[in-house]
Amino acid sequence: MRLSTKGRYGVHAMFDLAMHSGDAAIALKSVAQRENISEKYLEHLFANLKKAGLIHSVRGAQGGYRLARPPEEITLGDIIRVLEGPVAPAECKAEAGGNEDCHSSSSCAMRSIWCRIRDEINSILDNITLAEVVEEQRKRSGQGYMFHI
Amino acid sequence: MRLSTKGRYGVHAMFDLAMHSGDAAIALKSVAQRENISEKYLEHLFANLKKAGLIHSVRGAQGGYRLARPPEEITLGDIIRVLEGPVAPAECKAEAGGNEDCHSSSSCAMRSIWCRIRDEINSILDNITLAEVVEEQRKRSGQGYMFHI
DNA sequence: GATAAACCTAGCGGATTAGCAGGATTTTTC
DNA sequence: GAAAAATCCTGCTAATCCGCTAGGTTTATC
Repeated sequence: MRLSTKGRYGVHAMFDLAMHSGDAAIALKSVAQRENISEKYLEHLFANLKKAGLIHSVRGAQGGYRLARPPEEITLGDIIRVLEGPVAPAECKAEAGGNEDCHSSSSCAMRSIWCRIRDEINSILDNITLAEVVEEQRKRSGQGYMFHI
Repeated sequence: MRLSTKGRYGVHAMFDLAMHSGDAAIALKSVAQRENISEKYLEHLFANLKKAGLIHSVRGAQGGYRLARPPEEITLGDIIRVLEGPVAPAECKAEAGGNEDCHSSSSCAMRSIWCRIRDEINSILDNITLAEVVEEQRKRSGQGYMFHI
């Protein structure tokens, strides 16, 4: 029940784009350096984030990446679901049709429980936007205890 | 961000023990059959659950397993943490000491965010007991729509 | 045209997952 | 006491995923 580095790196990278957003596009290289992520690995993640429409890219020299939407409209849930697949503790097959065969005697009760858990976790992740994280970070560095907790 | 079968099977098996608890110990074999889990695989899971003190075992013929505590006192969080390891989206290293080196520029703000998420997810899982699931299941089968949603 | 960047495809070592095999041990039952 | 029923234990394996690297192609800027 833990994120792989995909989700973690992805969120950090998106946060980095949000922090450094301005006129110019931001090179993958600089994100990778600041966030201490393998450049080549980050390429793959950005490819997926782009395909999912969360970021835009600019090719060629002086090119780079940009958030596709303002940070207020991008949640951690958006990012994590793209990079890690659907956030669900177990398959909530019930959604699809309804009358599927329950192989295990407990699956009926459990199914609704798993769905409940899934919804609650998604709701947590969907209620944290990049903007919030940026604000949190600005607050911290403003108060002078960046790099410490 | 999904459970492996370990956690899922584990919860189902524990639920099964809760459902069928009585005087006699419950054989692994019957749990495996009812919940449609490989017997040999379930052995491993039960070994861990036993080591963690969530179940007791009775050896020999007519032996089997029993919950170590009443279903009201066993949460899904208990089970999942035993079988899947700590539930945390990312390492919350901040807990340990404090002044560790932040390798990435965003880790400070993110660290507290990850911890917040971790705590909320754990709280979800710790607020669902086996007793609740059993009650849910009884309600369902009582109302005659077992095997359907 | 040189350079800087995104883009693309492929592979690879290691870890984890899900499960199987085969026995050893303990207890009950006949 | 023998057989059976169960837990316990150790090790193996095929498949998959993870994190990362490699090496090139395309597109834009200077």
